[in-house]
Amino acid sequence: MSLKHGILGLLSYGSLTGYELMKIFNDSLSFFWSAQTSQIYRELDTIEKKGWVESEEVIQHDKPNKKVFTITRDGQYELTSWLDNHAIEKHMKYKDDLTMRVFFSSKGDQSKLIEELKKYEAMNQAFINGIEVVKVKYVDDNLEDHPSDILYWHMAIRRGIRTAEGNIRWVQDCIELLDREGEN
Amino acid sequence: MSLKHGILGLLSYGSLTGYELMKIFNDSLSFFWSAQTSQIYRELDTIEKKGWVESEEVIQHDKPNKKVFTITRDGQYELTSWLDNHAIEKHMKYKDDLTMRVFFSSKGDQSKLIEELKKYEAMNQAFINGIEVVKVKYVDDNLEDHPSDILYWHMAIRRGIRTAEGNIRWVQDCIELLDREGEN
DNA sequence: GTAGTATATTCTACAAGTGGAATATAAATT
DNA sequence: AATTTATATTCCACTTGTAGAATATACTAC
Repeated sequence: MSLKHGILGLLSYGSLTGYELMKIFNDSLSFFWSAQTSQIYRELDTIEKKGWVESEEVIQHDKPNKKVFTITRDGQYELTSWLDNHAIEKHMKYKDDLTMRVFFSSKGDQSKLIEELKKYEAMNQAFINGIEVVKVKYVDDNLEDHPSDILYWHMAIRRGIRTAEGNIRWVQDCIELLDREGEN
Repeated sequence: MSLKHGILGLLSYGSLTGYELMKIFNDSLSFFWSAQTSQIYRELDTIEKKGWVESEEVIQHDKPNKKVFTITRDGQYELTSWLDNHAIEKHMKYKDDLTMRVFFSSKGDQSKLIEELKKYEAMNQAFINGIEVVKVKYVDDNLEDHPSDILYWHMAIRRGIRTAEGNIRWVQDCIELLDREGEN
């Protein structure tokens, strides 16, 4: 149910087209969510039928025409009730196919696993470095315009960093375990 | 594509019924995967059609009859090729609706968020404590029977711990950020 | 005896997401 | 003039997962 509410969240700052929403998700918010173009348009369709958003066609002359979506009062209500009645328990039954892969790795090639783990570590490090760019883009650029949002944007970015740090520490644990195994 | 390969992974240790697979996922492996009963049976059906497993009906007199699934040579090949050609890049585009929720939290109730974050912290701590039970059950009980698996089971459990630690540190970061905000 | 529990499988409806192709307009580049 | 790029939307086939009900057998506990 999250993409719907992500769309509502973005529209709560102002009206947007499907194309703009797609850009924001895939360019800027991809550190916690991304979506296929087709799915964004599909969800817009669904939430318009639910009455959470309204659309208006805008004729353009320099570009193809577009359909601008605006959040309704019902949509605003839905967004806040999603935010406030979000059962945290749901986040505990998590799925992770990297753990799955590792769990069954005795059936696979150990050297390939090690290679992938090291790549994973590097990618998580790159993510931490890269998220500073997001931080600047979202937080520092909007200090005046969005004073009440900055705090939460910081928290979101922080989560990305702590998760990546955890991933890196885990890879280091794995390398250590593998080395200790190699000694025997 | 992970449940299919999780099933193959379990069947690589020995033949099992859908019911037994369901039990293992939801009782023991739930720290990285769980599934509805209906989905396990559906996936078994799918992979049987693919030729990765074979089934045999077993008549029982003390219990209802059952269908025992056995991994085939094709299934074994599929499992190892899944393990060895697992593009780690896929794990970087992750989705996290808790981050989504936090990102848009200026539209919600801050006190409810704080409450949920503290519950989340406690649940992650409980997870870390609880996973020691899993460790004993899987690792220590199987030291002789599965010497080559122990290492990977350790790594899987370690990932759960590092992730949970990251979550806890993140909550602490959030509380700190919220406190600092409250001072102004 | 009957209610509950464990075992065992099947079914249906739905929601959410992937992946990619198709279509279209208009500006910019070569 | 032709191609590429950016903008903008739609469609289709498919996979994965959620949620819960329905069905059935047989042992156990009251």
